[in-house]
Amino acid sequence: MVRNESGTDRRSGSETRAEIRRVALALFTERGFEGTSIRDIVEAVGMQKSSLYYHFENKDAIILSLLDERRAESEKLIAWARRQEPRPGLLAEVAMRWLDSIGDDQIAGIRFADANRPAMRRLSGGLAEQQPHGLDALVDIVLPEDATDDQKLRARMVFHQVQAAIDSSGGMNATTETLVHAARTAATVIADAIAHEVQP
Amino acid sequence: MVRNESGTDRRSGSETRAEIRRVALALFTERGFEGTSIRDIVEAVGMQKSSLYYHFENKDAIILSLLDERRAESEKLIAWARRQEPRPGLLAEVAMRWLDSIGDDQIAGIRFADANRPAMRRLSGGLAEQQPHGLDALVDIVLPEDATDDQKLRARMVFHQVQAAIDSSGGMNATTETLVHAARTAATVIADAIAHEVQP
DNA sequence: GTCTATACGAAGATAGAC
DNA sequence: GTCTATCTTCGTATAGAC
Repeated sequence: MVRNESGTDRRSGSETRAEIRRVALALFTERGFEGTSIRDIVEAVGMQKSSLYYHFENKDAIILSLLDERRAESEKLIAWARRQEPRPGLLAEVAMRWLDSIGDDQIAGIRFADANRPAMRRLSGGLAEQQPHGLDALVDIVLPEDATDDQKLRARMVFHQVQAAIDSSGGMNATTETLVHAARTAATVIADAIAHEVQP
Repeated sequence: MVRNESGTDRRSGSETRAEIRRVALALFTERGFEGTSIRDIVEAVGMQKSSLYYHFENKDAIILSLLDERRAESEKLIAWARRQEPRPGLLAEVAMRWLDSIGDDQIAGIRFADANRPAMRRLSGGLAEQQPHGLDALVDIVLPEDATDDQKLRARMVFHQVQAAIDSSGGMNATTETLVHAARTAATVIADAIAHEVQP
């Protein structure tokens, strides 16, 4: 379900690269990276295989370009969090700030990452297993030094509630707003529970 | 990381099928279904490609056999829930019962499903998009008729907290106990929040 | 039940014309 | 930038001997 079977619509200049990325994102989300062939992509875009190789060096380069975009987004939030001074309730604050920034594109990005765990792992280098969002790094910034591993784990889980909402919404066709709202509610109670433990 | 490169160890009778399933589960979890070739599996098991086809009709049959096992497990809990009469706090009760039943094998199963969303979707038939665990069906049994969609969604999320814990645990090498404990804490606060809304 | 050998299509990728 | 043609490797799957 990605539209465009014939090479009908004209693309201006380097729009093509963006179009390939859009189509690839949709297909990778639906069928997975390994389940999607270059052929699948170019058919949906309306071009020949070899034309795609003019825009991307190889298949990995496509998914890497998608990953970079996601990394850039989460780094903004991490930078903001670093500028804050430690304070109670900062975890919830950061989480709410993040949830406020989520629109359709972010949901699409999360769905994409969610459907491609093995590929993400492989491309992240596998060094230290790496972070699902990059957002997991937030926890070490936002939580007191003496937080337990259990608390750190639950704090990370706060940022996985959107994923949980998406995964839970099968056969419900929920809007972005619905998903974010449910995630916000869940994230809040989890974060609050941690906050109460840290300083009772 | 799956051991056994040579056909060293002997397998007795239909143990072989079980061994193939074990290896396939590990590889599908690590590299994904489409990212794992029959070759990969038989090399790890220590046999020839054609031998595998004696035990399984084709590649899909392997993953289907893995899925069936998981379905069987969740159906037990669903059956139990159906026998309960509606009562406040039943959601939390069912969730705790489920969490109590989780051991290493269940974690492995959840990891497997988590790493293979697109394949799961494809094999589930795509009819009504289907359930991530099958456990999502529990919500309609356990929640009052007049629950809102938002509440239903959050109730489903209760059963996705183990996944959230697993996804959050990157680079932390957490034990099953650690994961389940964190999931239990999160699941509890989410379920309690719903319970308080339903009858305040 | 497991092996060797092989068919055959699909997939990633490149060469070179336009 | 996009095309046609082509190369090569890999992947699923089958045939048939032991």
